Amino acid sequence: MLTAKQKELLLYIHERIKESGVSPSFDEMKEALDLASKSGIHRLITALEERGFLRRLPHRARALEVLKLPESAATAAPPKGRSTFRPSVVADGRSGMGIPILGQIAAGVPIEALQNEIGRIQAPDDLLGAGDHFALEVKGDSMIGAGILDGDVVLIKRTDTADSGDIVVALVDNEEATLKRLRKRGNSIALEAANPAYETRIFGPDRVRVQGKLVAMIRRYS
Amino acid sequence: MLTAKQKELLLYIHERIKESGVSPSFDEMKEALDLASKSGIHRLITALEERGFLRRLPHRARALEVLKLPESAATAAPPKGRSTFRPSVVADGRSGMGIPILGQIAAGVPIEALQNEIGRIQAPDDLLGAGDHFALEVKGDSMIGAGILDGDVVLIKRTDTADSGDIVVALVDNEEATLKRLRKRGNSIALEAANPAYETRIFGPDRVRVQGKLVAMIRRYS
DNA sequence: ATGACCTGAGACCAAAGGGTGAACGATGAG
DNA sequence: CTCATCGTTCACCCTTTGGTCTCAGGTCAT
Repeated sequence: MLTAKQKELLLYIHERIKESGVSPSFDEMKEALDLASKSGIHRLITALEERGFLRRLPHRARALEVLKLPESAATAAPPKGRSTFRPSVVADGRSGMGIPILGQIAAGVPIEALQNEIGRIQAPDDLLGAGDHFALEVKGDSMIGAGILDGDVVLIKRTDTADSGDIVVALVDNEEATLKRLRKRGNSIALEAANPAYETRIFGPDRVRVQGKLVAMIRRYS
Repeated sequence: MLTAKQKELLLYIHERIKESGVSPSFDEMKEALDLASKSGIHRLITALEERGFLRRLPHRARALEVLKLPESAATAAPPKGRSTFRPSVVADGRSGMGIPILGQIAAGVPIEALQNEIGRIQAPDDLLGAGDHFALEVKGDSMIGAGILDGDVVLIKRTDTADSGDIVVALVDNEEATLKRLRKRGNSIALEAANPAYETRIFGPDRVRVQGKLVAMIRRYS
């Protein structure tokens, strides 16, 4: 999934943001990876973004956000809080084992994120109708206008159809899963964020696959 | 995601709001960052808004709201509100019947509303800690800035104490229950909506009684 | 060796970040 | 209405940063 350099850079960025709250500039990354030119950094960043590990605002200084870390964030990186979770214990005969939280979702998160269970949430089954459901933790602020904030957990019903106006998990080009409002525009499909900072993206019908439909949202306050 | 200046300003704004409940004016921010002109502040604010850290109402005085803090709110202020979601281990059975929804709540709802149960919701008990809980349906848009919309169901833990900054159910003059963010201002108590269209109301300590504290929120999509 | 391909080096440029000062406009209280 | 407060915008300036381009050196399979 990642080359050694990409992983190194990603971990460095993550480290810097965690420590200082400020993302590094291209020049700083250049120094950190011991390069003399930032053109390489540029290529690495692009690759990381394409693979869904990073998000950035183009043409903005220090506008990087780490969306997820490589599987083995092994390098001494103290686990991100969530990793302390131990899914094992849950075996009390009752059917209420909760439904799986399959990962984080935002603009730019690849499908792989939907494979690994990162936790479970006990969802009241009166929220769930029939059908298969899963949950995702929302990363980022792209749906802020719809009252869905960073860190919220959304409950998704697995389906491959949705109506215009529904909020869905959509897979674009088999690569990138994203939570957006779906609009049908003639033959095309528009994926619309609830945040003016993000622009609506329009795709041909064959590039977008609906993976599920938002049925509920749960937020917890500390 | 942020530059150093942007972070500095964001933390300052957050600090000010947390302390006084009132967002600083452009001039005050100018002073705080040691600038001679406030147009720089304006640009920083714009950048923070674009990056999703702030929300504001244009042409309104002191109408800023901090939506999220940088990953490292390094300055000794880790409380980071509602941080990464941590699914806790599923406990034993749920208390079967769910918890009661006691009514709707908004500005202007009389206490009586808290007596009649209008429904029940099955709440995942990993959202609930110890203690007595109840639920309310939110009416109105007074907390829209905190991502709480009309029709949402909020889970409240019964308590009569709360910290400044908590979202609470407060009873004013034994008459009117309302869901607001609580601020302690010296001896007085401010109840603050997350919607600049509503103004913050300030009361003497004897006029406000905290009835509970927001612990979670559930929204269902049709 | 040859060419395709990758990566880093270095230079260059356009644009964003940020500071200043002044003028302009909207808001809200009296 | 009038006025003070406060947000908004503009022009001007310099610095920082991101994006791009070309070139030079590797690696690898043919």
